[in-house]
Amino acid sequence: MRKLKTSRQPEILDAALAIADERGLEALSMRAVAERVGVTPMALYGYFRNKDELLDGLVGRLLGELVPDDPGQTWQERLGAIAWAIRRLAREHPTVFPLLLLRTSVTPDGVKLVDLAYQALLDAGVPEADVPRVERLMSTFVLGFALSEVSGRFSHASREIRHRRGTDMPAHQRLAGHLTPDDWDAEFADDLADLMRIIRPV
Amino acid sequence: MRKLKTSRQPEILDAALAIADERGLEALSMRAVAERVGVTPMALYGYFRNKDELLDGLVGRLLGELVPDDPGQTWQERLGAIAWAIRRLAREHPTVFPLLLLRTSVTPDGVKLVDLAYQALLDAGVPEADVPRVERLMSTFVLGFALSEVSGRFSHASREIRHRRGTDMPAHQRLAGHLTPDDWDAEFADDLADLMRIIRPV
DNA sequence: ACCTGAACACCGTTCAAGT
DNA sequence: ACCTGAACACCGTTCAAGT
Repeated sequence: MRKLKTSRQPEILDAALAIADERGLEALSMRAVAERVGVTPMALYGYFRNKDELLDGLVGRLLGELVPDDPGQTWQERLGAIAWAIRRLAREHPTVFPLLLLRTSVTPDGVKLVDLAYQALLDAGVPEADVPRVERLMSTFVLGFALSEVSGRFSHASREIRHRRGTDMPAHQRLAGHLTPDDWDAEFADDLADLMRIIRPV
Repeated sequence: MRKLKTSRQPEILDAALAIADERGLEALSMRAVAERVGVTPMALYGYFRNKDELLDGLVGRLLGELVPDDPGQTWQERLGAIAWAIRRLAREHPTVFPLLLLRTSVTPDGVKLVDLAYQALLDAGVPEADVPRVERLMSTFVLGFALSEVSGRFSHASREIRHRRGTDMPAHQRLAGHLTPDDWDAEFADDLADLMRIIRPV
């Protein structure tokens, strides 16, 4: 297990992120990154053991863009800040964002974020034994929502359904007037409000 | 846009699913599927326009394994049945499961599932205007939870954290005794119970 | 310490052809 | 109607070598 150089790691990750943002995750090849950095593909292997580790590095880079931590705010405001920051990240880097849920990389900034969430839940009065579970509940929803949005799971579905009404979907028919939201900001806010009521019933 | 043959589509999708289950999503290549079906790679292109469409077909196949619909149950039981069925699917096909969140394919069985969820929410007394949003909230959480579980986001994180205690994660330190769950069945059940209280406060 | 070149074993897909 | 063979433009990665 050789030792890795670190000197140009940030530069390489920047190049990788730029490629993914501009041309999609599929275009993110070792060869493309190398070309952008101005180096031979093999030179990258001095900085990352393989492509998987480069992707882990990318996840770390993304999480570094978050981390608000504005103490002096209420616990609701702090939890909300994390949630909206994650969603913003998804919209800024839609093609890389799925890696946050797919790859299991534990980065310092990620841990820091979880710690802030723990603290907010403690301040909210959630019993210590429940805090980690509730944090996972919240983060799972937030990550899932952001992913659904950028992957098109939400919008694509509701668009598609309008075409094939009828047949055997009685509930869809009854809800015909309510199937077209398209204000995801408002929906996300409503969802967060509902979830806050799990944490502490108002 | 040529017309596709359908005759051997199910056979091809079975082969694809078997490969992914046995050797992972990365091993799922057109060439591997072709070999398993006993045919040249190019023969597949008579049944699916490209690999993406084959993956969409796979998503449809997975959703076909679900669809409980046991009327005569309470709305809680019906919603729970869907949630647990999705989670079971994730554990049976861990490497393909992420496609459900990543790919935006709208299949008949998927729509059917959503319709059942809508009906349960209506029966629960959720106002018509809120039903689609609450369904998205629930499905987002359930898919996200199942994905986090099979991708290792949950277990990996909690395992990792035990090593690097100390430093600057005060909340982690305070929660030291509660950071090791590992009974995900129980956690999923607790989460669903909390979410049901969003739908209808008891 | 850092990088290169050539090579290996793979990919998805097109095109023209065969029965 | 269904399938094949050869080819193209890609991949990630190893190995030996060069400064």
